[in-house]
Amino acid sequence: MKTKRQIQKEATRKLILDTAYQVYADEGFAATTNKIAKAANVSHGTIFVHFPTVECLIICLLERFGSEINEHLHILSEKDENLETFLAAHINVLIRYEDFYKRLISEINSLPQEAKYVFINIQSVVSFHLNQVIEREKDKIAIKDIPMHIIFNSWLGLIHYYLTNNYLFTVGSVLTEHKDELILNYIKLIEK
Amino acid sequence: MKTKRQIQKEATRKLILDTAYQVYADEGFAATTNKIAKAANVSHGTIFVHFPTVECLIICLLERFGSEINEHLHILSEKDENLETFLAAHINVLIRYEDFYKRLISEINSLPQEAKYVFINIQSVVSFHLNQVIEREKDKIAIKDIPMHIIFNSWLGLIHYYLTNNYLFTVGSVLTEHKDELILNYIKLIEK
DNA sequence: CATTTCATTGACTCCAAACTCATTGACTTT
DNA sequence: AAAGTCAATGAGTTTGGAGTCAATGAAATG
Repeated sequence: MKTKRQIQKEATRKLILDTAYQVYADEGFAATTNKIAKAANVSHGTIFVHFPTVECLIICLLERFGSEINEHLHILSEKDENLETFLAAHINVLIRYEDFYKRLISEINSLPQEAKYVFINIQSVVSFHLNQVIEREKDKIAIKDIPMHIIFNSWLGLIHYYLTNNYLFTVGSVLTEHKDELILNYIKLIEK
Repeated sequence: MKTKRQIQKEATRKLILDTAYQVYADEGFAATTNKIAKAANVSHGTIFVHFPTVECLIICLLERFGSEINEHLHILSEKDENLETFLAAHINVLIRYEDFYKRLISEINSLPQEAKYVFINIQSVVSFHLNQVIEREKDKIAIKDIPMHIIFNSWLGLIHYYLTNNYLFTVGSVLTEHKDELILNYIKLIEK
């Protein structure tokens, strides 16, 4: 059985991670530990009781984020979705984490190497599932004779372009606003 | 006529800008004024003689970069290129500035607002020229019935995706390596 | 040639962020 | 209930970068 102390400690750790997630989503990964501590209503030193360095905090956060996305997409691939509903589901997952994801793709290159690995994993999972769905749909939709990686990279490229250039298009959630347009036109692009 | 002093001052200013360009290309915009000063073989204070703040230095740098890209593309649009040669020319311009451009698209969201405006301008120019070329080619190539902005955003999305995820694909210049593949498949995508 | 101007210098200040650690007091153990 | 443990605290230390400014000497001026 867990002691009060253990429960408390785990709760604090979770609180710090949850708060860091929100603060980073709002301000980007340049946000300071000070901000996080204040937002979590925890003293500055407490952060370093739970994470030896900020870098560790960030990596831990990304790993947690990766698992969450993983779970969502895994559930998705169980049902036999068609291409359109799969793309919609993918966008819906991203909408759920939109602010954070936006920061992530925008700042991934200034994060530590380990963070990049976590990020590559996330993308691999999506790629794998898209691959499966398209394979399944081949007899229903005629898809152009283009390498799978280009198919995948144009999809993610398009989505990421809209996300990183958010400010060009809208003030709210780009994905919510352009979801249907993106899916529709992307399918048109890859169809024969 | 210019005095020795004026010439010297302008030369130093240019030296700082050129060096900053290289340092930022190598290390990203988080690189310090200290690094730039050392690389330019100039004292730290000199930078602030020419630019009141780092922010000003960066914006000046981007404006210069914008004009250069502008020039390249303008020359391009004079001749009547076809779609394939236009895309190739666009990639060639980007290859010329690849390291810097990569940093730019990757870190644009952490740069000051003014920098974003400069960046939007650069993209608008490319968009405009692509538009023209496609308009001209409409009777030669059958292009899908898709809004122009999606056509444009998929192109830039694809290119930017390859650039920001550089590390996934290659150690050298992604664009040099994937140029032909990207152009070929992109045209396949937008063709009927 | 004497005087003035001014581009350059680099040591200095200021500031903000990451990280430390002695102290506290609630919880656990005996 | 006394002794021991440890999560949390927050003031303090360290580090490093942006920006300042009095001093310097080469160039311009008269």
